[in-house]
Amino acid sequence: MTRGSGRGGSSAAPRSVDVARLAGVSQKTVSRVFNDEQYVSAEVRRRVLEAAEELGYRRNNAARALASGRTRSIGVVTLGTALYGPASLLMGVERALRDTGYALRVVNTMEGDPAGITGAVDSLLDQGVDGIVISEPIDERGADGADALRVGVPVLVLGAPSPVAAPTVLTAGDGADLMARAATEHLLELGHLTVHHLAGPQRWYAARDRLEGWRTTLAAHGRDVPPVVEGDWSAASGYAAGRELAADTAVTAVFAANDDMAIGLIRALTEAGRRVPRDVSVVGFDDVPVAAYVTPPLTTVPQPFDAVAQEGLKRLVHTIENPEADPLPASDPPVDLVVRSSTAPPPHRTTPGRGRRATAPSRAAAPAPPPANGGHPTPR
Amino acid sequence: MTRGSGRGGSSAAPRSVDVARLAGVSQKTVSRVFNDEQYVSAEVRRRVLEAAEELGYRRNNAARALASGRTRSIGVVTLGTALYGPASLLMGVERALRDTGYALRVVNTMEGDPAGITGAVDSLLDQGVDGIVISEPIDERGADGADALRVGVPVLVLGAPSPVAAPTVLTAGDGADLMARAATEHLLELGHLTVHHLAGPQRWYAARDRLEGWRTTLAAHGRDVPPVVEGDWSAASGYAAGRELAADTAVTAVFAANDDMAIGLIRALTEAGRRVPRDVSVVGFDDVPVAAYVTPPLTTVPQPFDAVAQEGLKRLVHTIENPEADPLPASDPPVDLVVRSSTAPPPHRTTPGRGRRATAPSRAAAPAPPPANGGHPTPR
DNA sequence: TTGAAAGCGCTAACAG
DNA sequence: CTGTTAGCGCTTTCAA
Repeated sequence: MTRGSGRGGSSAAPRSVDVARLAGVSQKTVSRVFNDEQYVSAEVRRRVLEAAEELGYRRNNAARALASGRTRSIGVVTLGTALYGPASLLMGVERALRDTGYALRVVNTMEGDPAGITGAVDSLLDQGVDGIVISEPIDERGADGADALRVGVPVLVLGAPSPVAAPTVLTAGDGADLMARAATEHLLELGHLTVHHLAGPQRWYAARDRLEGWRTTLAAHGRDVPPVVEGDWSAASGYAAGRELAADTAVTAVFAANDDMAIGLIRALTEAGRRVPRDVSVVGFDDVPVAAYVTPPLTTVPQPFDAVAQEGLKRLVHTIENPEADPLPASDPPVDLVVRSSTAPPPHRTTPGRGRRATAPSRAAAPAPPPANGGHPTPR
Repeated sequence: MTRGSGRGGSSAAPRSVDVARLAGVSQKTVSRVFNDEQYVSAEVRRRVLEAAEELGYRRNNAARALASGRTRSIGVVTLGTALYGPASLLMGVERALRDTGYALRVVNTMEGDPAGITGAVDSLLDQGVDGIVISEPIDERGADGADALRVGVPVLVLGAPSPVAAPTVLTAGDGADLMARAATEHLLELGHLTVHHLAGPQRWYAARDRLEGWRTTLAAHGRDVPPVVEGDWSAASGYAAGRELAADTAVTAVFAANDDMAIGLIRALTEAGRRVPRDVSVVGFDDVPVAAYVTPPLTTVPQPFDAVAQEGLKRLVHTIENPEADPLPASDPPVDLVVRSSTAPPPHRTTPGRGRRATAPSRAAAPAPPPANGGHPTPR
């Protein structure tokens, strides 16, 4: 296997020895230059770089990984969906990664996939990665049971507790309960006696967190906790839930676990003759790009995807590169709420129902809704 | 560097020799088993697999890549955005790839990034990939000029001509003009004299294709080609465009280059007192998940992301594995149109404008709009 | 059907 | 500051 088919052809990719020969130095020196090691004279460095340039040299990563034991890549496990949340998180991860010098490998885990997260992580391990990011995992068999997959590299889990066992497990982006609290409190402050919840699929931690935040907020204010309606994140499921909720005139405020469901919900309410926000207020979650432009513009809780990804990856990379050191501490992501036009004080009660403004909040008037483009500065 | 720190510790990952030893065969035989080569007796295969299982052996990919010269991974260049189109395409690529045995590496190219596509492709080349997918590239300096980057691996470009030079360049998903034609013709068939176009940013090929499809369709029907309004894909830009178009009462039909802009457009029209679809019909593009649930439910052109990705990757992998063979031929993606409630025949003209039903279509009545969930079967 | 030997191109110690 | 010497763990000849 004498490379290059005999004749001194220039077909194959140049190697560091070739560069070394041309520059008149040893191969190791070329390696030094490309690794930005010290102890290389400026003159030699220049010669090497020049030779490399001339030859069109580029380091062979496989060889590098083999020799060093580090692949310099990080794997991400995502749901195979273009849903705004997961997709935004993935983009956030990529963005955060590009400054770290690590490459990104991506594997999806489709819901209902027999192999699931475990299979996805396993395939990443097969490929060879120095760290793994698991984005928004959902429950599956053995998720936190005894047969949790054991992983030899640090793991960062976004928006959930870890479904795998690893030497170091970091988590980030698990502040959904606080955001749900903000949404719920906004509605209570408008004067609603209680708030209904259109939950996401409860196999998702993100959905459970939001539900939990809603529930505890109501409890903390001494309000009724109405039965939960569960959707599947889709506008279709929000629409279906909306038909149910529209029938119950006691419903004056709904917190939906994401914007898509909120949009479907609003459509169903509107079709049923219940006006939003006059009869029913709706708060969404995510702040999808169209949220400010649907009818009515949606009050919602923006998620700090980029911040979460950035912080999480910083900590993951730190752990990869300093295995012995203490992991960097997590910081709480900011909680935000964008008030638009889908929320308002409740209608005057014509029936003398059980409602008196028990612990009614002082600030019952709706904050002035921003113009339709509220929260979304028009680019260009 | 005698691995394993002296004592026969079991710390390091097992290698194929370890498996070979345990199974009582040569290392090469282990390699044969794991590569599914022929000429291994069933008995030996079983022993090897057992030994591997016991040791928890997994092949080292770096070594494999180094020895074979193939990385078994494919790189994708995407825009760093969670926009429905690009995100869906990325997921489609992942899905298509998982059956091929190739791993997926992802690099983003942010708009305005100085390095741009060229930089992204370059970083992929650095990482080592057997093929590259460029998803929805946008114009940039040197895009098709002389200084186009030369790439040594096959390239698949989705939804555009290639911005790089490579031994084999495949394209897929470039049928946007036909889809734009379907949208435009739908409006003409409803009886509109002409159709306005709310275009995407013209640096995107996808946007140009749609515009081209719209323009040629109008031309083919001998209609006026009104001036184009250009947006940036966002609902915000659609809203801004809508305020302009609302002022012109001659506008009775608009084809928006994506759903988000259509949604913003509809909001602006509605606010200006122009009802959709009674006064103005609007057609979107993409069929985003909420399209069926906005007000009014949006008539739009669904994009066949999965089909495009699947077909494109099949061809790319074919080329990677059969460099000498002819590339597989491309097939046209299906053209679809989902009619909902944002389109209707034009209002009766009260002013005797220049319009006579010149080549008026026979089928002027709107097809009965489907129920609100039209086009989107409710999951669960 | 199996095995032995020789690298793939680089990084990691250790000398100079 | 620079070079030498060994491998990293696999696939690829080639031989048995």
